[in-house]
Amino acid sequence: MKIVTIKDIAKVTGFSPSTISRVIANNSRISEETKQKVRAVMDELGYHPNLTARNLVVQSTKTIGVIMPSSADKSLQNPFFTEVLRGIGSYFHQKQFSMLLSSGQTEEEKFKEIERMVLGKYVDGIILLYSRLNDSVVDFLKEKNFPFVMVGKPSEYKDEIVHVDNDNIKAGKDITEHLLENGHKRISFIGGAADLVVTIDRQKGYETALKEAGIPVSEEYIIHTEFLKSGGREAVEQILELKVKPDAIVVSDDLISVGVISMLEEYGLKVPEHISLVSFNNIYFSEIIHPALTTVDIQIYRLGVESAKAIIQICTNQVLNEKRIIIPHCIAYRNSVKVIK
Amino acid sequence: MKIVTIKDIAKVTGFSPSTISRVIANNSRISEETKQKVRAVMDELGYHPNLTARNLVVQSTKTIGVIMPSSADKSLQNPFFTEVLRGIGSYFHQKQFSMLLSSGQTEEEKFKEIERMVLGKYVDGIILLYSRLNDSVVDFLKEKNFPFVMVGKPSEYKDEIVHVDNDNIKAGKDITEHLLENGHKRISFIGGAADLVVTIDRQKGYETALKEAGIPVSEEYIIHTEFLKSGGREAVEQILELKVKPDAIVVSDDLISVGVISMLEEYGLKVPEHISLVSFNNIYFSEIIHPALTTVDIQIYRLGVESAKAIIQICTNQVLNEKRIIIPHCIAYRNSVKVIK
DNA sequence: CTGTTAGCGCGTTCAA
DNA sequence: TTGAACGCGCTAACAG
Repeated sequence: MKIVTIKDIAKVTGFSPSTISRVIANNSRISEETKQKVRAVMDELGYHPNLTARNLVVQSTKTIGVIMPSSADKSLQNPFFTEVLRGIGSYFHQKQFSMLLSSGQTEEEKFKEIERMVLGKYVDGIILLYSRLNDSVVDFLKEKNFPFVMVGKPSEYKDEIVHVDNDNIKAGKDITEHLLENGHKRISFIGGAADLVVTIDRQKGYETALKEAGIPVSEEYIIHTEFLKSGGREAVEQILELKVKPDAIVVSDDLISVGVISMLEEYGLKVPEHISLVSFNNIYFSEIIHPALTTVDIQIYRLGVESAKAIIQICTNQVLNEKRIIIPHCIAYRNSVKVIK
Repeated sequence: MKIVTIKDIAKVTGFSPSTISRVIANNSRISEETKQKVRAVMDELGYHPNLTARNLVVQSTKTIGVIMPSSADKSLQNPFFTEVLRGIGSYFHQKQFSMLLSSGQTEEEKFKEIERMVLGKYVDGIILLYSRLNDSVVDFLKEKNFPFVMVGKPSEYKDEIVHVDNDNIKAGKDITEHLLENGHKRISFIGGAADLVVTIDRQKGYETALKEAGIPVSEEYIIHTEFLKSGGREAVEQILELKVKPDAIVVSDDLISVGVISMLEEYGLKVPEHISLVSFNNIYFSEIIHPALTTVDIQIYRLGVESAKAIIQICTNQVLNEKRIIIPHCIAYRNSVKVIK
């Protein structure tokens, strides 16, 4: 299959390559007549611009690297990611941008890969889909002064790094207060990985709500677990060993909730009859499992859209009003909370 | 930030650009001594090869377009996708390949995008993460003779299209037989989108198992639904309206199972006490929900790895022994099946 | 409105 | 073992 280039079109039409190029760009200084002619020949010969060649000369790829947690991380299974990806994709598509997905299994592999993308100028910008404590990737990007935005709150340099986030502290407070308002007094917190900023913030909100309600925050009531089944088990077992058992739990992520609920059931505790439970994210699952989860809807899709919008703005040198873009949350009230009067 | 190119290194070291290029390629005809020198200067100046420039000259990008269902499709929420992506990524990483993710919301957008990737020579190959009936994308790729592999079984041209698949007919048969062996006689089938080849195959297996057991296949017992909640509801309602209610259900996808189980519970039917249920995929969830699902483990991760391996083989002109690559399945026995003696 | 010229940064002949 | 020259396919100055 012969490759059709701009030159071929030039030859056939009798115009110069630059004219052809202008037709492609739909340059206004080209007469409609020539445009017609040129386009006809393009169709005929099946011409299509070579993106790589164009990228080389314009020094831009219109491609953004989208970085997920390293794939060894269990949290990758979280439907959260496909949902942000959907959001990002929808905006990218309309702006004709592409997403290059990271694939590293370990932190180190991921780092190498990002280095390759960035230093090799294979992407114009980066979207980080998570925020961790002491992330070398962030340091690297900052040092290189490379355009990037983060979904979630940076652990450092909050007013230098553009990020799209929920007010997770507020969200944690809101959902805990919902429990309080429904008469719950002994509220436990089960969080995911403790080095995730999002976990920290939600926990902070939980603590704030308790304090404001005059309820002391007890260390025993706060548990950290992984996304693994055994983790869910341990968390539940820890709770069951408490002298005074909680009447409600705030879980930092819907996915963990699923495990926790099923563990509780195994120990004969039903949600919400015996114990109430709320969590965060409002992934598709939280609505279809039994009981349907009362959870904070953080609008994952919008997080994706806005981060896409932000990175494209940065890459196209538009002004960005704010470093911190907050997506509002709301509570999806469902059936995992019992009303204690 | 000044861009460091091969020429800069050439200037500083006193060698010619072509020598530098050879050092990068680690060409054996360059003396170790010069290599050392050149590399030292590269480090010093912070040189990194420009991937776009390289891609242009070698006429290859070492990136593969990975195509998901259009993002309007609810099935995208299925953790299946992140899991294949993990598999693909792990192999790509080790071969230094990149993944370009599709983002189209509608079928048409997706088609346009693929056209752009392919015609614009922005990718060396394509992996299709689904298989539908009458897919124009497949026709396009076939017609252009563009390298691609499919995860799942093609609806047409089975022995022309390279694809990585499970033996879903066998899987459907196996899991149905498991039900049969446990004493179930009235077995219903709930399938996802009816134009997905995978649904069709699993149903075929279900029917085969029934026939071989001498049980007539009843149209009433076969229901198709979407991934939506309402769909799950309708499916369950249809089942409950049956004069003779089934004692077990084969569901074509774990994600649908979740909805079905929760609907059943809403109607007072517990799994497996009142009705047994089995399904397919063995996503992370199926293990942590209650009851833990007895499901066909199709090894999603491996599907990803093998499809990655295949597309890279094709793109690097290696010989591929088989068009059809089958990933073996096995049954993960858990707690959603009751034994009727 | 259109053509000429010059690169973008790199790999690869061919010659030395 | 190294260098000069060319070209990948395209855009963008500068001319006219």
